[in-house]
Amino acid sequence: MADESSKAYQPGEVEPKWYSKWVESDCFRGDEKGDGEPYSIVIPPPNVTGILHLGHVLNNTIQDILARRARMQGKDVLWLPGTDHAGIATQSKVEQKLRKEEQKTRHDLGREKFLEKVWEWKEEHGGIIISQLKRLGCSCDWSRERFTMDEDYSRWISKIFVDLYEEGLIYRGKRMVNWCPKSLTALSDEEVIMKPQKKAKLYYMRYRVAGEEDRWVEIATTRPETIMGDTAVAVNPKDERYADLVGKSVIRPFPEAEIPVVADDHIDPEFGTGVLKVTPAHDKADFEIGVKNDLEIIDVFNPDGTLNALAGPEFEGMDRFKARDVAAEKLEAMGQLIRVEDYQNSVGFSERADVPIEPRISMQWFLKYPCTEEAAAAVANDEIVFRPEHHKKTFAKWLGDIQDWCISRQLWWGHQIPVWYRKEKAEELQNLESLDAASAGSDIYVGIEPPADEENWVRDGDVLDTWFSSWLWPFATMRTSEEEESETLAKFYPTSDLVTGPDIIFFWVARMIMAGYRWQGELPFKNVYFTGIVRDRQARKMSKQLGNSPDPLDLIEKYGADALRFALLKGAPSGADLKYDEKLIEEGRNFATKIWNAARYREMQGTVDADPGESSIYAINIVAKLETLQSDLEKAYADYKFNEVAQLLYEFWWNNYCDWFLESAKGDFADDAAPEAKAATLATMDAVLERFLMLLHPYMPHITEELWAKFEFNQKFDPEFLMNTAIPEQPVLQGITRQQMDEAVEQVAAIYESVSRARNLKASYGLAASKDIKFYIDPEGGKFDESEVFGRLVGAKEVIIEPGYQAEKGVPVAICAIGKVYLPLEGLIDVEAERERLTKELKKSGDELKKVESKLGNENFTSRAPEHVIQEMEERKEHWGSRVEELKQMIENLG
RNA sequence: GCGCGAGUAGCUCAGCGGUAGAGCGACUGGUUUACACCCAGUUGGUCGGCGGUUCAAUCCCGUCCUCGCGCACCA
Repeated sequence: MADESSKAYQPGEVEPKWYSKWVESDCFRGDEKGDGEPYSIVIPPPNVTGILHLGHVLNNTIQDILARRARMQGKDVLWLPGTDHAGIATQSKVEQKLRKEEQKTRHDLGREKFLEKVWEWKEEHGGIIISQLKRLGCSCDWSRERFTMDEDYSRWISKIFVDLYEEGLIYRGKRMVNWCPKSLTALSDEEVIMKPQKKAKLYYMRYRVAGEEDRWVEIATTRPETIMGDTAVAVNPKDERYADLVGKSVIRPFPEAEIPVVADDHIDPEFGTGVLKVTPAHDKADFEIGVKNDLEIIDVFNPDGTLNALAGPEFEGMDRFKARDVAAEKLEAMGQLIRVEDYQNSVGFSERADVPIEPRISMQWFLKYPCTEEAAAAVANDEIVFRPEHHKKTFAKWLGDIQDWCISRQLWWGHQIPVWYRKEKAEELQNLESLDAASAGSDIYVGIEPPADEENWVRDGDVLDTWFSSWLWPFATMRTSEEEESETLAKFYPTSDLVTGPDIIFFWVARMIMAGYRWQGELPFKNVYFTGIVRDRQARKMSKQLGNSPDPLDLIEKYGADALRFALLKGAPSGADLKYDEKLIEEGRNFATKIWNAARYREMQGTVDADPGESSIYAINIVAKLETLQSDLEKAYADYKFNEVAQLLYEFWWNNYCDWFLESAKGDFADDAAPEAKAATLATMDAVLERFLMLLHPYMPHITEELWAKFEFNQKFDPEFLMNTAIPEQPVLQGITRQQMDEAVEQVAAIYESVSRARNLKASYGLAASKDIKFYIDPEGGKFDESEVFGRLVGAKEVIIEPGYQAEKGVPVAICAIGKVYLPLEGLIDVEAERERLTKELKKSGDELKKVESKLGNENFTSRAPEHVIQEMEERKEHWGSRVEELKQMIENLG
C-alpha cells in the first residue's frame, strides 16, 4: 500500500493526474467495433469561443455521469464532443476587437480578410471551453471532436440546403422579418425575446381630415418616429364613431401628405382611440393591412436603426429613439400632440445584441420545416421520451403553429449560402420578389460544389443561421455527407440520451428531431433530459451584467472538480431550477474529505493478516445496507433522478458507513481484539469500499479512481482503471443467507435505536463528555451481549448487563428496543428532574396512543381500511400502550 | 388572455393516500483508535387559503391567492 495519506484530500494534484492517465490510455474512445451494447450521447456543442459557466457544469456533469455509468455497465460508450461556430456571437466579438484595436469595420477589411481574423480568433480562444470541460472530468471521446465549420460538416450544410431547396422547402422572398439594428442581420422568431417596458409612453395625437375644415382624428401610438412612414390610418369596420371616415383621407403631419382611412378587423376599438396609424414598413400587423389595402410601403429607417432621407432632412441620420422625442416635440409645436401617457408594453429584443429589434421588410431565405408530423408523433407517443414530461406540451404547442424559419443571416462568419447567380443577371435575380426551385431558371445555380465556371457567377452573400448547422449535429458528426453509412453511425445512432436546457427546446431539440427523420429516417435520440437553470440565491439568472455568475474554474481550484460535480447534482432537483449557493460546494468538498479520511482510517489498520472469522452483525448490516443502496440507485437512475442518487450515496457513506459502522467496528482494532474478528472486519471494509467506489465513480470520478489505485483494487479487476471496470453482478459479501442478513439488520437496528436513546438520556443530564458513565441494561427477559459496542457507541466507561436490575429511586432510565437502559448518577440523583423528563415522555407517548386508539375505535375505519393497515395500528397501539404503562409505573415509583 | 411549473422547518429541497424527512443554519456539549472540511444532542412545521372525495389527505379533485417560466397580444 502507498505511503500514508495526508489528512485532507488534495484534488488539485489528484484530479489532473487521473485525467491525463485516462486520456493517455484512450479510456474515452467510443469503440464502434465493440460488441457491447451501444450507449451514446452527443454534447450540446458550446460556442467555440465561449467560457464555461455553471449551466455547462450541470449539463456536462450529467452527461458524464450517464456515460461513465454506462461504461461501468459494460456498454460501448461514445460521448461525442464538439463546438459550435456561433455566428453572431463570434462575429461581433471579432468586430468589436477590430474596432477597438484598429478602428476598422469588417467592411474595411473585406470578407476574406475578415474571415481570416475570425479564424485566428477561433484558434486563439477556441480551445478554452474544451480544456475547461476536461478539467471538470468529462469523458468525451476527444478523438472525434467536431466543429460546425469543419470541412466535412460544412459540406453537410450545403447538402441539406440543396436537398431542401430541390424539394421546394427552401425559398427566397421579400418578407417582414425581425431585424437587429446592431448586428445588422435578420433573426428568426426564436431569437427575439419579449421584454416588458416599464417606462414606455403612449402618445395621443391628431391628424386633420382631408377636405374638411376643422375635423381631426385622434390617434394613439407608441412610435411617433415612424409617422413619416404612415401610409394610412385604420379603424374597425364595426366602429360607428368612424364609419363615415372610411374611404376619406387624413393629413399626415410630416412629411405632409394625404393618406387614406381604411377599415380592418384587426383594429381593437377599445384600444387608445380606436384609430391606428398604419406603417406597413415598420410593423408586422401594419404590413398585412398594407398588403390587403394595397398601401404604399415607405421604409424610413436605415439598417442600423437611424432614419433615412425619406424621413425628411431634419430626421435623416438620427437614431430611432432620439427621433421619437423629436417627432413628439414637432407634433407638439404643430399643436397636434394632445397628451402623453405612461404606458407599459413589451418590445422584442435581439437575444444576442440585447437591443430592440426592428420589424423590417427584406429579402431573406426561408425554410418550410420538414418532417414536422414525424417529430410531433415521436414525442407525443414517447418514442422520444422527454423528462420532465411537461415539456412535451411546450413542444407540441410550438410545433402546432410554427412559422417558416428565416435561415439567412447578413453575416460573414458562418456557412455561406450555396446559391450562385449568373453574373450578368445577378442584380436582377437578387431583387426578385420571390424565388424557389420551381421558379428559378438556369441563371441560378444551387449546389454543394461551386459551378464549374465559377468566374461567371456571383455567390449569394448571406450565411445560414447557426442553428441551421446545429440541427444536423447527431448524425453529421458521425458520418460525412457523401457516406451512406459509417461504422460509427451504425453502432451509435440513434443516440441514447440528450441532455440540454429547456431554453433551446425550439432552437435545437425540435429541429434535430425533424432533421433526424429527414436525413436518417429515424429519431436522433431516445431520451431527452432537460436540466434546470442555475440561478443565484435570489433566484436570478446568472449573468455577466449582474456579476452573480461564479467562474466554475475558480470553484474547481478551491474545492475540486469532484466536489463541484457532486454538490451541483445533489442540489439540482430534477426538472426545477437550481438555486446556487457556495455552501453547496463546501458540502461537496466535505464529502470528498470524508471519503478520503474513512479510506485513510482503513489504510491505517494495515493488511489482513489472519483468516477472517465470522462477520459481525454490524458487518452484515452494512453490507445489507449497501445492497439496498445499490437497488435504490438503480431506481433513481431509471427515473433520471440525479439529485436522489447523490443523496443516497451521501447518506450511505456518511451516515451508515462512517457514523455507525466504522464506530461500531473500532473495537475490532483494539490491541486485545481477536485477529479473526479484525480480519473479518477489515475484509468487510475493503469489500464495502470497493463497491462503494464503483457506485460513486460517475459522480466523483477522480477521487474514486485515486482510492481505487491506492487500495490496489485495480489488481483484482481486469481493466487498469476503475472507470472501465464493470460492476459485478455478485453481492458484496457472499455466503451469507438472506435469513442471516435479515436477522442482523433487525438486531443492529435495535441496538442503534437504543444507543440513540441512551445518548439522549446522557445529553438531557448534561453528561455528553463524561467518561465515568456506567450504564445498566436490563434486557427484560431477552438477552443482550453487545455491551461492548453499545458502550463504545454511547460513550460510556462501562455497560453492565443485569437482568432484573433494581434501580435506586430517581435513576434516569430509557425504554429501548433492547430493554431498559439505566443511567445511575452517583451523587447526582435528582428525582424531580427525572419526574419531569418522564412526564414529558409520557405525554408524547400518550398522544401517540390516543391517536391510534381513536382510529381503531372508529368503526368506519375498522370496517373499511385494509387488513394490513389495521394490523399495523394494532401493533402501534400495543407498542405505545405498554410504553405508557411502563412510564406511568416509573413515575409512580419516584414516589 | 392561454399553457406549464412551484408554494412543506430560518434557508435549499425530499416525500405525493396510512406515525411529517434530509442537508445547511441556530443552540448545547465534546481532543472517544480517520476526519473541526469532525462527533453527539437539541431546537424548529395548523405541509399557501378555502371547499370536496375518502375510514384516512401534505399527497387525489375543485377553487382562490402568491411567485416563476413559456406562448400570444401589446396602436
